[in-house]
Amino acid sequence: MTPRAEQKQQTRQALMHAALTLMESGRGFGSLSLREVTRVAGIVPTGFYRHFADMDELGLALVAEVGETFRAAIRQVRRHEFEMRGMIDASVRIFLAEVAANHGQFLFLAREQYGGSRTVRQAIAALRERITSDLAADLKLMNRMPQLDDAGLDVVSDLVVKTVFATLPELIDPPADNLPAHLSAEAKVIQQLRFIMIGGKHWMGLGKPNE
Amino acid sequence: MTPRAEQKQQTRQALMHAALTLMESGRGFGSLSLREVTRVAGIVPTGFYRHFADMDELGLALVAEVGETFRAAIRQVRRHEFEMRGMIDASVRIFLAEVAANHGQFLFLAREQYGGSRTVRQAIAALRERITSDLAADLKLMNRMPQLDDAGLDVVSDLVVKTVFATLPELIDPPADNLPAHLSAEAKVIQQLRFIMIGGKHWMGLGKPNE
DNA sequence: CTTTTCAGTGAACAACTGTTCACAATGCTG
DNA sequence: CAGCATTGTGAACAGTTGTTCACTGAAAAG
Repeated sequence: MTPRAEQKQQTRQALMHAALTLMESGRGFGSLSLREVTRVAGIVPTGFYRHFADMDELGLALVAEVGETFRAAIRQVRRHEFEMRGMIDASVRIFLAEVAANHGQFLFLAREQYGGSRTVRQAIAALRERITSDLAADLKLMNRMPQLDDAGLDVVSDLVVKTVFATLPELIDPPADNLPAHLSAEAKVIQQLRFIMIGGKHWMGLGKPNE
Repeated sequence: MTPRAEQKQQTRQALMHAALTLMESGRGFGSLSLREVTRVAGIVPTGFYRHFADMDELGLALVAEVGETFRAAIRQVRRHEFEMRGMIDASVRIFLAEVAANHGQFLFLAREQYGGSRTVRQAIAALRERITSDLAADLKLMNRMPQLDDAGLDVVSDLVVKTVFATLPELIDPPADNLPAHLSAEAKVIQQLRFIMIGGKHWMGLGKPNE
């Protein structure tokens, strides 16, 4: 890449990073101002328009970025999945390491999945849907829930992904205080995913199953 | 109540309602300006301070309000629970009716549970914790998951509440288009809660259960 | 070497923001 | 009825916002 374009992408990254930095202190992306972002990024307000037409467009770029990171993490999880089959434990640990390594990105994802502007929210929803259907395909391949048809697998996958996304905030924010009374967020989500998997495995069919 | 105080609470409600109205179009609470809110509420900006010191304080009032509504809905669900035992179906339907009847409040809850200012977020977290421990106590009373100790019941309850909270956005926003291909959000969450309950019932104890 | 392209600049704008203060009006209390 | 309390008003403030425009300087293209 020419030194020119390289420099450009560098300040583009600076803008994205600046937004994430500003969110670190608890703010929502929607409340960030264009000028703040450029101030933190170290350029003049007008320079912003050389990269994005809009704060919303910056938001979309951030979704794309965290989407890449997310799917890379999943790919890594899946590699281990085929070696040692079905260890939720290990999968969660690998995933959480990836989250920790990209704290800002996942903070954005957690914070904006329902709070962002309509555009950003829809982009995140699309990302989530891709992840869900990938997981459904994976579950089908592994054939660990034989009683479930494709629709059932979709529902389970949706529940798993929903759980992971909804757990992100606990994993990212320091959980208030170190109350040793409760489980760590990691141990808790592991057990919760196990509940779901067991539920899927013991599903009895379409009629009111077993209550 | 004296006509004076009654009038005051009326404009106070107008302010809260105005905030919810503004959020209806997709905005986050954190991006609302004090002046906007007073404009919609029909009072002059300075009048705001007669009711709240701060936009944050308005946010806390909204959390308190939706908290009341939420717990009232749960109480209603619980009444039916004791008549016809364990019908997830009916419970969800009752709850969803309550959500629909208080659309704005639950939109606020869904949108701000992770996106709001630190203060608002913490208030919502506290609300969620109360609901979770109530549910855990209820599950213990019903004794439908005998293999689970108290800690286990806490984890299941947390998962149920997490699922409900994470499903709120789907229930509130019109789900994009009327794709008849997928299940309705209502049917889906019913099935998901069933997975969780089945998982809880078939839990095998502490050691790696059954995988 | 000359010309063109373009990321970043700096001044300027109208609009909006949160907060202050003195003031009006009306319900409440003695 | 007189005096106090308090909800809502209107003008004013300093500060910030998004966006425009003409510009500079250096890399890219000829």
